[in-house]
Amino acid sequence: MPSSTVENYLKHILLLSESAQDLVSMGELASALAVVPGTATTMIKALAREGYVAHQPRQGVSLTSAGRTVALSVLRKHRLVETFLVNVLKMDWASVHAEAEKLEHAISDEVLDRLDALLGYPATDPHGDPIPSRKGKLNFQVYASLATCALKQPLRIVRITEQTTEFLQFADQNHLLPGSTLSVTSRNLPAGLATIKTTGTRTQAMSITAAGKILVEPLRR
Amino acid sequence: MPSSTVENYLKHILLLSESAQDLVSMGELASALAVVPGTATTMIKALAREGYVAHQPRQGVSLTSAGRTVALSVLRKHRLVETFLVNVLKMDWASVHAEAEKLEHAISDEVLDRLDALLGYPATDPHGDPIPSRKGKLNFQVYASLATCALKQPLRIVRITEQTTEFLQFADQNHLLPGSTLSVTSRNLPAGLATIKTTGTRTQAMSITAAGKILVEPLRR
DNA sequence: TAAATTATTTTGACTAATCAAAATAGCGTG
DNA sequence: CACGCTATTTTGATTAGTCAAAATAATTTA
Ligand SMILES: [Mn+2]
Ligand SMILES: [Mn+2]
Ligand SMILES: [Mn+2]
Ligand SMILES: [Mn+2]
Repeated sequence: MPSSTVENYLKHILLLSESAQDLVSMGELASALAVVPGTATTMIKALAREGYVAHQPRQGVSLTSAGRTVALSVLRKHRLVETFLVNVLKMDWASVHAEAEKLEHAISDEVLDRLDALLGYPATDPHGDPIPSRKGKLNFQVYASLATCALKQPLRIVRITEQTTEFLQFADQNHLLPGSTLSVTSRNLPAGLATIKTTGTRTQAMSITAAGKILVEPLRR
Repeated sequence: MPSSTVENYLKHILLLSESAQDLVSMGELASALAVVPGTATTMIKALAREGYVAHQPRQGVSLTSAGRTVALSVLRKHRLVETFLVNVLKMDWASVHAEAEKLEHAISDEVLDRLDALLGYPATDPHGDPIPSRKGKLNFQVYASLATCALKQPLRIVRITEQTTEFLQFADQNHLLPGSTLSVTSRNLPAGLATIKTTGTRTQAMSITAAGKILVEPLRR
């Protein structure tokens, strides 16, 4: 059985390879895991020997199917645990990430299945992140963000892509949660600003960078 | 923060010093933790240096108050987690011990408090083991067992002192759960046998050793 | 009380995971 | 096409936790 260190490496490779074009660099990986690059190199060579990853020296690393299976299972645990903490224990959605980071390594498949049932088999976690299925299928969908969508269109927030407590608290305080409806009234690229209007007629500004972390879909109906 | 290894050492010292007369021997401790005695000695010397235990070389080890605080907190987590797994997730009471053994090291105080509230602040876990309070008070009560109580008296089971899956399954199948009522009809010490009668008029035999693991109180009312 | 048995401690070695700092490989720029 | 910058890899050390086996202390037995 992989140690929780190994599980963390594999999970972060999976997460980073969603954004990166498949090969994850040692630099990215090391900084995601808060270790020095040399440590990541050493570890990746060990993981390659054990068949979890393929290492292209000096290029980057990618998951094998064995590695992907482990990574998806850990990610599923992470996101179901977050959902449990928010939906059942009513915890602050900004703080559950850190909790799930530990619990994801301690929960058995048996417990997880029962949690899943208790929660009603949710498709996404409280941040809108998709929850991999028990069979390891990850519903990967491309959404526009508040930085890229059309202006003055009614939108619904579907996902917040950023785990830091600070950003999630900001989003919470401004009613920018998955499910909330709003529209982008204007954008000023040179200034790096976007102006949005939530349904309660409140208007506010935020940086384009921040706007890019909030994913939306056009409001149907 | 103590590692989960340290937490396990401290928790097991606490549990063993309930039965043993305060000083826990390296042999007992090592076998409880499934390590060789030399490992326990080495570890205990380190824990003594860090102020968690007092080590009387060649005699045994006991907890300092710092060590006892940690041990009680871990034990509280263990027992509340077991209660959650049985009461909320409806898991088999015989299997939850192994799950809790891992989760006890991954759960934060914040999550624990919310679990406690969700469960209605239980005083004991599914096996009847007392749950230490948030302030670290452990309700230590001395009960008679089926091996020591008076014969032909109506009794209520209050606790099963044995964590192994096999014993718990045996107890479950024979309706010997905390709360069940029964009486001991006879005892044959030379043969090492006790005969008990559960309220459903079922009569059965068990060894005195097994009977000693089932704690009871006289039935009032 | 001397010898034998048993428990504990010590010693030496190993694995997993990490860091600091030196070496190296790939760039891109001049 | 050489030089310099940057990312990566290598090297050498460290820490936590463990085991096997030898050494030692304590206790029991004769
Ligand atoms: Mn983690
Ligand atoms: Mn999430
Ligand atoms: Mn444990
Ligand atoms: Mn228990």
